[in-house]
Amino acid sequence: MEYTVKQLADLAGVSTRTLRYYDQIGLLKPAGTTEAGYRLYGAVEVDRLQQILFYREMGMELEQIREIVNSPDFDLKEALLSHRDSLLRKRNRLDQLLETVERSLAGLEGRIKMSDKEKFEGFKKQLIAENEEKYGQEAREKYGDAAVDASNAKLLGMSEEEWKRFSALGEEVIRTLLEAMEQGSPESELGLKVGELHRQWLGCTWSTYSPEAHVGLGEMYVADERFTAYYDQYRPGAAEFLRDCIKAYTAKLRG
Amino acid sequence: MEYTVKQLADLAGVSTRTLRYYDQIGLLKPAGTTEAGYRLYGAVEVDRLQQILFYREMGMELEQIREIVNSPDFDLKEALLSHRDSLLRKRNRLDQLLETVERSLAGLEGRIKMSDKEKFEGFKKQLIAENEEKYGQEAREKYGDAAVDASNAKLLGMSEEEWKRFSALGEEVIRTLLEAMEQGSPESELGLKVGELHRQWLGCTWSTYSPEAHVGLGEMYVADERFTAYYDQYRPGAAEFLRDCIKAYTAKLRG
DNA sequence: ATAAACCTTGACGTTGCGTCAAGGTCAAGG
DNA sequence: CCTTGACCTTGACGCAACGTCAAGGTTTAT
Repeated sequence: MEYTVKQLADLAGVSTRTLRYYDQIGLLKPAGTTEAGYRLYGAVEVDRLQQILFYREMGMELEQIREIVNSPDFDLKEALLSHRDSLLRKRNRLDQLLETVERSLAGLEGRIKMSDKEKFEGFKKQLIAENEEKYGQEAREKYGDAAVDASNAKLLGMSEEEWKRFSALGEEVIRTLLEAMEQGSPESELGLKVGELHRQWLGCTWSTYSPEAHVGLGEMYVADERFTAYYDQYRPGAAEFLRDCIKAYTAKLRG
Repeated sequence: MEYTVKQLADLAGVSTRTLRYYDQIGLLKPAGTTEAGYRLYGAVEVDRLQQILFYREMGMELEQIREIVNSPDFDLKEALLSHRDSLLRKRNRLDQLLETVERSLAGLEGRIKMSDKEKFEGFKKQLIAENEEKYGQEAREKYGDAAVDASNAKLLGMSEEEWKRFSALGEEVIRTLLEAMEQGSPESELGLKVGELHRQWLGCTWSTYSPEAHVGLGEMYVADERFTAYYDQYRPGAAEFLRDCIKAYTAKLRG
């Protein structure tokens, strides 16, 4: 049961270059060679290659694969856990990149569609659909169908002017929030302004306002990781700070 | 407003090497140089660098970034969309890898739990639960409740010793199967051994054995894609080969 | 004047191979 | 016996985006 490079390569579904490379880096050496220097692989090497490819399929680096297959009592579990961590980190990074892309894409869409009546309408509908998909279930449970529908209706009913105001307010909330975080506490002048701006922003889509609902939303910013992630992307702790601003603001409102 | 490499690098938060590299590949050339050959960057270059870094933050390749920043009327939207696609594909791939890792981790956990009495019991129950979920319905239809329950009971009643024998036999079936596939036909010496091993393995959980039921199970390995996928992961065609081994073995049994 | 800080170009290393290039080996066919 | 074609060898470059010396020139501060 001996194989030449090509035979083993075909058997395992890799290229001969790969096998020569594995030989070169000492990951998989042939059992021996012919007089002419041809590599010859045996059953042991076939098994070892299977193992190697198994770990390679999980995206592991060859260096680590070597450590695993070289020592049979290697702590495989820890290696797998650490590898999973590395994969998770990579995916998180990709998620971040995706969000950045989405946002600039949205900005682009926004600017383009703003100047285009029809597409502008479609955009609003899309936003609502996305909102529904993300938060619809929970929001409806928490605030009731009527409130959610009213919010959607208000969004749909927005004119381009109102839409601009809505977006501008949203951006101003963020800007002021960041400024307030740098300069002081949620109870400061700026902190209260954040709360006020946020209320105005809400006013664009909420049909009725109540301090209680406002505070509840603030709590959700901290409790729900999707919201937290959204605000914290601007600065860690931003969601929490915003919640505190809202608390301070509503406390003042109620005297 | 002129900057040397280091000044611009510090300003933008990149390394001087990066700037020299961008110069080298023609992505960002300095406005001019001093007599001594020092690079000098102006306001235009600062802006351009900002742009470059913006797209770089989304994980774009420099080549594509160049295309974008070089022509102001470049179809940015399409570029972003295509980039988003590429990111999504990468993330999907990561998800796949993660699933593979999770699965082998789960397998590992399984083996570890073997050495722990309590968890060992839990594991058996879990296995039964999984079996029930996957095949329970069909198995009960085909073989009757009594047979299935008996099999489950036998599994639950296994001692650690018996369990080890069960697993070891299972592995041996696979090993022998792969060997047989390499060397010959299901009717060969090895092929028959596969059938025999498989019967022994079945004996661990089946209360009674009949060649007919054995063959029926073999057919199911080919007909049911879940079984097929399980065996074919070791090598394409393994499920079919196993079925043929079983056929050959039972044929011999019956004379 | 001299050291510290900064600049230059050049070149190698990183990961996992793909892809020539130049040349040796082996089995089959004319 | 010679050729052809398939296979084998080692060696080396290329890929992406820089990090990291190395060897040497320039500027600035002391």
